[in-house]
Amino acid sequence: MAIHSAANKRKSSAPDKRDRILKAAIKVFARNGFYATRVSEIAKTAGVADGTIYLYFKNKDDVLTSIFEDGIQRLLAILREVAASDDPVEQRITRIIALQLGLLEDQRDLAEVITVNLRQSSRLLKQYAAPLFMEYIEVLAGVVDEGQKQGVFRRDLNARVVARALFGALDGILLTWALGEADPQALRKAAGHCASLFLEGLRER
Amino acid sequence: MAIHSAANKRKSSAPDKRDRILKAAIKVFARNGFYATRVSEIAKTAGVADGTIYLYFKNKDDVLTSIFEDGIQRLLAILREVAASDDPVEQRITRIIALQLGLLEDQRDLAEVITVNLRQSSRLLKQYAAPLFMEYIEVLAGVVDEGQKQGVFRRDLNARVVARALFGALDGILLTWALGEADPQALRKAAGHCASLFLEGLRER
Amino acid sequence: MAIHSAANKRKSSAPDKRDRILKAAIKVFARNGFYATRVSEIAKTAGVADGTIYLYFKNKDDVLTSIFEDGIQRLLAILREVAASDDPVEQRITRIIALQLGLLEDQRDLAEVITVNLRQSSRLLKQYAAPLFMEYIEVLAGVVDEGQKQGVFRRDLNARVVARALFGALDGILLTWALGEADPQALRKAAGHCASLFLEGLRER
Amino acid sequence: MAIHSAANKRKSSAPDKRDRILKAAIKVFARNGFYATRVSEIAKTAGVADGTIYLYFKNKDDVLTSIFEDGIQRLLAILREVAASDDPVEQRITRIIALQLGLLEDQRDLAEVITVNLRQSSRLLKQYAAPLFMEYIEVLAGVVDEGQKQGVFRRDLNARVVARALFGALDGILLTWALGEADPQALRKAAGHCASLFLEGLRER
DNA sequence: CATGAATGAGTATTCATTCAT
DNA sequence: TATGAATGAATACTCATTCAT
Repeated sequence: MAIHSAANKRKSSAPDKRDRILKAAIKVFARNGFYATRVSEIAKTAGVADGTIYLYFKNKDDVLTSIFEDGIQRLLAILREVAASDDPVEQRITRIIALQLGLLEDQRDLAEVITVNLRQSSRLLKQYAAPLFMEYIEVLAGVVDEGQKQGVFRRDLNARVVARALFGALDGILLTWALGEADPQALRKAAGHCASLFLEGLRER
Repeated sequence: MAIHSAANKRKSSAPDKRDRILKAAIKVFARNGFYATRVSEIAKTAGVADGTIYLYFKNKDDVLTSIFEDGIQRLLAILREVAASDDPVEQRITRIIALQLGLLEDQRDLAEVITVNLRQSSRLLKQYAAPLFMEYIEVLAGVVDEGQKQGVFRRDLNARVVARALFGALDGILLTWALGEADPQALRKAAGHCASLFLEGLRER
Repeated sequence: MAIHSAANKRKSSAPDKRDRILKAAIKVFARNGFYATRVSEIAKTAGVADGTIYLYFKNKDDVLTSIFEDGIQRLLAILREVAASDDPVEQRITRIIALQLGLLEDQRDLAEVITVNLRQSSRLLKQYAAPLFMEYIEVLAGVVDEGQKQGVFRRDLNARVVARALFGALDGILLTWALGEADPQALRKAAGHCASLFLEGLRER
Repeated sequence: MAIHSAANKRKSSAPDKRDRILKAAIKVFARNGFYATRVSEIAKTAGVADGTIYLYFKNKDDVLTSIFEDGIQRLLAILREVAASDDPVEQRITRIIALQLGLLEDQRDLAEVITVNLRQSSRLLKQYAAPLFMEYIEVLAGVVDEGQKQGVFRRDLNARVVARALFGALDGILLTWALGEADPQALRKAAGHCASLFLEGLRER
C-alpha cells in the first residue's frame, strides 16, 4: 500500500501530464536542440500551459536532466540486460548496435535522445551525461572483455578503446543519417555493415 | 628596421588580433559551451573590446564557425595529401588515424570545441559542419574504395559506411579523451588499437 | 455583477493595456521624438514592464505605426462619410478642413506625433503612411473632381494636386500649432481662413 | 588682412573638404534621414575618412546643425531677396513657390534639405529649425501682408495663416512627389497649379 | 591635417519564470 | 491543479567617437 501510494504520487493524478511533457521535450529537443527550444514550445507540443511545466519540473534544465535520468537509465538498463544475456558475445554486440541506432522499435526516442542531446549542454554534459556515458562505455567494454576472456575476441586490443570506438562509430553513422537521407532501410543496412566490420576486426584467429 | 617593425605593427596586428580572439574563444567555448559563453567574455579573455570582435567576425556564430574552418580545413588538406599518396592503403588508413588524433593531441580545448560545441547548434551543424564533414567522409571513403578495388579490403562493406564509422570512432575516442584524462600517451595508444581494429575488420581473406 | 466585473478584469484589461501603452507612447514620442524615445521609457510611462509592450506590439516601429493607423483610420472613416454626403461640395470641403483640424485640436501630442514623428523614419513613412496618405488624397481629390464636374470648381487645376496642397496646408497649420501656441481658438480660426482661401482659389468664375 | 586670414581659417586649407562633407551629408540625410544615416556613410560619400569629419564638426548633430545654419540661412537670404524685390507681389509668390519646390536649378539641394530634413530630429527641430521655420513663415507672411496693403490680396485672411498654408501645401506636394513618381515635369506643373490656386484664392475682387 | 582601427556605451528584444485567478 | 498574462533580467550587436600613427 505504502509503496503503491508512493508510486502513485508520481503516477496517479498527473502521471500522463508529466510524461506528456517529457515526451514533448524529447521531441523538440531532438529537433531543435536544447538551447533553441523554448519552454513554450514544449508546452504547446505537450498540450499544456507554459506554467504547468513548472508544476512538474524545477526549470528548463530540470526537464533535460529528467530526460537523462528517466530515459537513459532505462536505456542503460536494457543495455545491461543485453550485455548480461546468455547470447554469444558476437550476437550481444549486434544487438547493442541495433539498440543504439534506435532500431529496436519502441526505443527509438530514447536512442535519439542519447545521441542527439548528449552534447547539447556543456554543463549538463559534464555533470550528468559524462558519468552515464562512461557507464555506457563500461558496459560495452564489459562485453568486449568477456569475449576476449572467452577467446572469441582478440586480446591485443584495449576493451575500453574498442568500446569508445564502437560508440563513436554508431554515433557518427546516426549523425550522418540524421543530417542527410534519413531512410530507415539505409540505417538498417549500415548497422549490418558496422557490426560485420567490428566483429571481423575483433575476431581472434 | 624601426620603420619595418612600425609598419608591421599595423599590418600584423590585425591577423594577430583575429588569432587572439579565436584562441580566447576556443578556451571559453571549451569551458562553458557555445551558448553559455558571452561575447564579452571572449573579448575580455582576448584582451580586446567587445566591438573589436565584430571587426573580424560577422557575429558570435561566425566565431565558432571560423574555429572549425580554420581547424578542419587544415585537417582536410593533410588528409587529402595522405589519401592521395602512393603508400599501401592500409598504411594510409593508419596514418589518417594517427593524423586526426595527433593533430589535436596538444589542443584539448580545440578538440572539445570541435567534438562537443559544434553539435550545440543544429543550425551551425547543418550549415557549416555538415558539408565539411561530408567532404571528409568522401576522401576517407575514397581510400577504402581503392583498397576494395585492389582486393586488399573486403568488398561486402559499403565504403561510405566504413568511412563514417571510422570518423565516428575517432570522434568518440577524442570526446572521451577531451572529457577525461587527456593524456597524449593514451591517445597515441588508442590510435594504434583503433587502426588495428579497423584494418582487421576490413581485410579481405 | 461581481462575476461579471471579475470576468471583465481579464478580458478588458488587455485592450486597456494596449491603450495605456499607446497613450504613453504618444506622450513620449511627442516629447522626445521617435528615435530618442526608449522602449523602456514608454513602458515606464504606461506603468507596464518592458516585455509587456511586446505582447501587444511587434516592435517599437509597430507602436508608432499603430498610433497612425488608430488615428488616421478614424479620420479616414469620417472623411469618407463627409466626402460622400449630399452637401454642396464647397460645404464638404469646409467640413473636411474643420474635421481634420478639429479632430486633433484637443490632442496636441497626437498632432505632433502625426506631423513630425512619422517623417523621422523614411521606412515607416514609405511603408505605412504613404498608402494611407494616398488614400486620403484620393478621397479629397474625389470631392474636388465632383465640384469640377458640377461646374462649381475651376477645371484648369488638377484635382489631385489641389488635394495634396490642401492636405499639406492643413498639415503645415497643424505643425505650427503643435510646435507653438496650441490655442484651440487659433486653430478654429485658421480653419476658416484656410477654407475660404481654398474655396476662392477653386471657384469657377 | 585680419579679416582675410579669419576667412581663410574656414575657407583656405580645407575649404572644399568641409563643403564636400556638408554636400555629402545633405545627400545622404535627404535619402535616408538623419537617424538612419551613419557617419561612415557620410564619410564614404564625401570621400574622406570617418575621423576626418570630426576635424570639421563637433559631432553628427553638428553636421545637421551646420547644414541648417549654412544652407537654410542662404535659402532664407534668397527668399528675403525675392520677397523684397520690386516685382509685383503675385510674381514674388510665384517665384517663392518655385524656390521652395527646388525648381531654381542650383538650389535644389537646399530645398530638399529644408523640406526633407526639417522634421528629422525633434530636438534639432525645436532648437534650430523651428525658429528658422518661423522666420520663413514670417517673410512669406510679409509678402502676403504687402499684397493686402496694396489692395491686391484680400484683407479678410490672416497673412500668417496663409503663409503656413502655402508652406504646408508646397511641403505636401514635394512629399508626395518624393514618395511617388518623382518626375520633374510633374512637379513643375504642380507648382503652376498651386500658384494659380493660391493667387486666385488671395485675389481681392 | 588625415586616417581608420579600436573602443565601449547604449538598447531593442527575447524568453524563462512567476503568480493572480 | 492549471492557466497564460505579465514580468524584467540578460545580452548580442551597432555605431558615434577617439587617438596612435
